Amino acid sequence: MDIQLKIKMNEKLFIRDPEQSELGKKIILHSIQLIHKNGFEAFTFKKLSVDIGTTEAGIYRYFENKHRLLIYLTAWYWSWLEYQVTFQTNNIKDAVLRLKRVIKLLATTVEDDSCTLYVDESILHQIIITEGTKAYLTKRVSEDNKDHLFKPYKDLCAVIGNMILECSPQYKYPKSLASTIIEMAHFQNFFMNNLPSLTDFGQDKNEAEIVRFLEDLVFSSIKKA
Amino acid sequence: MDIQLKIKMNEKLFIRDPEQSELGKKIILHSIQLIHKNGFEAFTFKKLSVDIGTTEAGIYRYFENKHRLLIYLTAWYWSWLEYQVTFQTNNIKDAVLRLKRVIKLLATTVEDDSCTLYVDESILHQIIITEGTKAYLTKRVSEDNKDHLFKPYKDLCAVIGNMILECSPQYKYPKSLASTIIEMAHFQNFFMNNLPSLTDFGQDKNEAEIVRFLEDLVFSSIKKA
DNA sequence: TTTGCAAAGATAGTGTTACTATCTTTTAAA
DNA sequence: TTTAAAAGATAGTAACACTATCTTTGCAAA
Repeated sequence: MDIQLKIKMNEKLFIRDPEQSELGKKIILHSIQLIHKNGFEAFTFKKLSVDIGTTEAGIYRYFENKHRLLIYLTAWYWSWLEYQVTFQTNNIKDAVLRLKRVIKLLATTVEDDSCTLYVDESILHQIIITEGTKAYLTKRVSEDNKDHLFKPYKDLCAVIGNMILECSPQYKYPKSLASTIIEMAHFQNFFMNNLPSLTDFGQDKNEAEIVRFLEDLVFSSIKKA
Repeated sequence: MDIQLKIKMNEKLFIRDPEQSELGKKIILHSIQLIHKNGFEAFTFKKLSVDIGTTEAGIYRYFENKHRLLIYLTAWYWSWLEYQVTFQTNNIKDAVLRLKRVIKLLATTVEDDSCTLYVDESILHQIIITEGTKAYLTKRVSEDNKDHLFKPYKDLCAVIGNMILECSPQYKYPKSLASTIIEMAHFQNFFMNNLPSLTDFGQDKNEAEIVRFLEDLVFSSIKKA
C-alpha cells in the first residue's frame, strides 16, 4: 500500500505553494535540515539557496521571509500531529487510555513518516522543540493569528482539550492543561538535554520519564477531588 | 528608609559592568523600553544608541551583542525574582501557603520595585514573558550554560523545587514541576492575551485565573495519592 | 598644577542580511 | 507551435552586526 499524506496548508503561509513544485519541495526539505543544523537565528535564505542550488530570489518567490517559513513548518507539524493523534487514538475506546496515547505521541521522538516524502518528521520534531515557540512569540502574533496562521496549533489544543473533558467533564481548565502538556512535552525535553538541572530526568535522559511526569500531572489534575 | 537593591551579576554576561556607570545604566533602562516597544527581533544596538544619545560602538563596549544583553536582562530578572520569593515567603511558616505565595508572585503582574533605580520590573516582566525563552532556546545553550549564564534561572527553579518537596517530600518530579509552573505562568499569560483559545481565561483575561489554574495543577499533583 | 589614564564620543569601514527589481532562459501545457 | 508561468542570473539597496581608530573629556594621583 502506497499512501501519500498531503496536508492542506493555509494559503497565507506562502506566496507560491511549495508542495506544487520540485523547487518548493526542495525548499521544505533543505530548510528543515539547515534550521536543524545551525538553528533558526543563523538560518538565511541565502544559505538555503546555496544549499539547494538555486538563488535567493527563487526562495522569495515561495516565502515572504524566513519567519513565515518557520510558521509554515510549525503549522505543518501541528497539522501532521493532529492527524497522528486522530489516527492513533481511533480505535481506543477508553478515554484515559486515549489521553495516555496522546501524551506519548507528544513527548516521544517521532519516527520519520514515509507517507510524507519531503518532510523528515523526526528532524522537524527537534526543530519544533527548539524553535517552535518563536513562531508566535513576536510582536506580530495578533496579526498572524487573524490570518489563522496558528490554526493547526489551536486545533490540536482543542482536540486534546476535548479528550481531557471526556476523561473528566467537570475539570475546569481543559484548554490550559492541553496547551501546558503540549508545551511541556517540548520544554522538558529541551531542558533534559540542555539544562538538565531544570528537570528530574538528568540521569538517564529518557523520554519515557517525561511521559510519566506528564501523565502524573494530567491525571492528578483531572481526577475528581 | 532608602534601600537600594544591587544584584551581583555574572561577569561573563557583559564586557563592562553596566551598573558601574551612567552610560551602562542608561543601556539597561533604554534597552528594556525598546525591547518592550518593538520586540527583541526588531531591537538593534544602532536604535538603542540613538535612543540613548550615544554611539553604537559605545554599546558594544558593554555588551558583546544583543543576545548577551537579553541573557543579562533575563538573568537579572530571575535573580530579582528569587530575592522576591525569598523575601516575601520569609515569615510564612506553612509550606502550602508559602508555595501559594510563590505561584502568585510568578503569575501576577509585578509592580515596579523602587529599590532598583534603573530597572522597571513591570516592563521587564512583560519582556520576559515574550522574549525570556529566547535567551536559552539557541544552538549556543550548552556553551552559555557552561559559563553559568542561566544560573539565576536554575537557582530559582531549585528554590521552588525545594518548596514543593517541603509540601510533599515523596513527590517525584519537583524540579520539572517547578520549571513547568515558571514557564506556564508566562505562557498562559501570553496565550491569554494573544491566543486566548489556548486557555480557559479568554473571557475576563484575569491573572487571578492563571493563579488558580497553577495552584490546582500543583496541589493536585503533589498531594498524596 | 600637571600628568596620565580610562571612559566616552566621533567617524569610518567591512561583510552579511534582508530584501526588490529586472532580464533571460527553460519547461510544460494549450 | 505558441505562450505563459516558473526558474535562473544578475544587480542593487538599506539596514544590521560588528571592528577599528582617533579625539575629547573628566578625574584622580603625583
